[in-house]
Amino acid sequence: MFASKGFAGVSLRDIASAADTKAGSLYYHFASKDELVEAVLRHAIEEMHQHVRDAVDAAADEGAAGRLKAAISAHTESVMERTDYAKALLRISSQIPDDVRERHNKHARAYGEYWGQLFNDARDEGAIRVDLDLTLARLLVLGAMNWTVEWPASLWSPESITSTLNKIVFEGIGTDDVDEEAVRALH
Amino acid sequence: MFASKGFAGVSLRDIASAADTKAGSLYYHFASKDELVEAVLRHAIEEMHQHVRDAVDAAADEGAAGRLKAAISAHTESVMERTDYAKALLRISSQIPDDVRERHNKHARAYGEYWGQLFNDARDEGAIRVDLDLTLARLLVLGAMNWTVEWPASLWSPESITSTLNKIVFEGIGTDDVDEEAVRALH
DNA sequence: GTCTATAACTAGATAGAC
DNA sequence: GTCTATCTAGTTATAGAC
Repeated sequence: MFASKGFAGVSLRDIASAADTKAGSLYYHFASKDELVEAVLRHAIEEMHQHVRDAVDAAADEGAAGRLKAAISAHTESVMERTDYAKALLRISSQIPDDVRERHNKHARAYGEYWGQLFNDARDEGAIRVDLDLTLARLLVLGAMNWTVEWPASLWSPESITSTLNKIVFEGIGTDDVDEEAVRALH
Repeated sequence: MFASKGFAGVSLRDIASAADTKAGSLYYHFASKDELVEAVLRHAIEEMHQHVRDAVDAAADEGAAGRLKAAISAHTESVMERTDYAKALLRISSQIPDDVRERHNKHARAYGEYWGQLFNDARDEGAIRVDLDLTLARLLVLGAMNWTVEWPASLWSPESITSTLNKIVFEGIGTDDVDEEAVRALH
């Protein structure tokens, strides 16, 4: 509900009703709407982080570039279909009260640093070109994935999306002129 | 205000106050909050479209790939620093009332089709590899740009961002193994 | 733990003076 | 065109019964 109507656009009555209870009852579990949304965002980031970490661990023996690709697939899955928590996180984290957002950002930083490590490892392995600002590259790639939350009901499977994204991220959309010349030269 | 607090999070009193007027006075100009936000979104999309079109026209003689790069730079500028309208558009267009969003989407489709044309032209020119779903590629690239609206006050200049993004989009972040083998083979 | 009732306030919108 | 005043309905949050 937060994802589709925004933080202020959802009332505690709406939430209570969806949970088959009454607004007053929510106050037994949460002291305020702010605390409720904070719990939602915290759950979202932990769930995403865990899903990505699992995918990365499963690709442990594929090298740093392989692990990064696995992370990209897992994060995209989280955003697109795994859970409404991820969608809410991405859509409302910029429009919640300042103090909630500050606490959330603190909590979310660990996830960002985890991604930083994935990119660093891949570069140290020699899989990423060295003429890029790696932080900027990371933010842009994460942005491409995060924005899928704004897509209408998707026409594509998560697999086709992640495979296309991984191709673009690692190889680009361009026809590699140098490569084609080299290939021609070889024949 | 819509960008930072969401559609429902901003009251007409807030808006009126920022415009040095009173809430009641807004009703002389707009019949409802819905109509007001619809005007904001319409202005935003037209402004963006115009800015990108200007940049593309200025790059008219650079080939389709050059025009696409110019569009990427211009769109990113629009999102990051040109105007609050663009930020509002990107942040709230998914959380406005259904009928407003439907009318807005209709209006926004022209901009999406303009981007489709840019990508098609670049591929027809031979600048984009043919093994990609071009619509998907377009949405992912636009997503990377759009998500910059969620970045905190940027540590990077728009120029460094667009240059990095254009590099990633066209060439990828990967070290091109095939290329290096080919180059070695040539020597 | 959940309920009803309600307090205290704010929302969008309207009416009518100027 | 803008103002003040106000209506109606909805908001978060609390109090107290069960």
